[in-house]
Amino acid sequence: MQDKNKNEQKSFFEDVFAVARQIPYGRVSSYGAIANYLETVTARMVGWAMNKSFTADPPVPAHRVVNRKGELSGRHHFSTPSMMQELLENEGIIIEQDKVKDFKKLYWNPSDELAD
DNA sequence: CGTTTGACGGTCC
DNA sequence: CGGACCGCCAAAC
Repeated sequence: MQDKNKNEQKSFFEDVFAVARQIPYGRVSSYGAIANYLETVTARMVGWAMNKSFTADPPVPAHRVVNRKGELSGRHHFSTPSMMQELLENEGIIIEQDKVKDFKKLYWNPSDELAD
């Protein structure tokens, strides 16, 4: 009974959130990777969906999601543009020039980790 | 209902 | 290496 009509649309948003929440601690992923994994959404949809991630419940670690270059492209959407970097550094991720250091090593590909 | 806009990605040059 | 362009597709206007 508590669920009420929380389902709303149950669209690709939930899929994106679900994958994003599966990103392990100290790791980062990219919008395209998630989109590629779902194959039902495009990278733009992922990024756009992240906008709603702040209202999603449970919250989504959007700070762990960066673009394919490892750049903190979405830092401006956080409370503060520096918050995203601090969050990542808080997880042991080094940020250099608004980019993830060793991004290639920290890159978490759902299609590779969640591949059956 | 047509146009614009994206937290993107890949290709082209 | 970087700027330009197209494609995705849904929401906002």
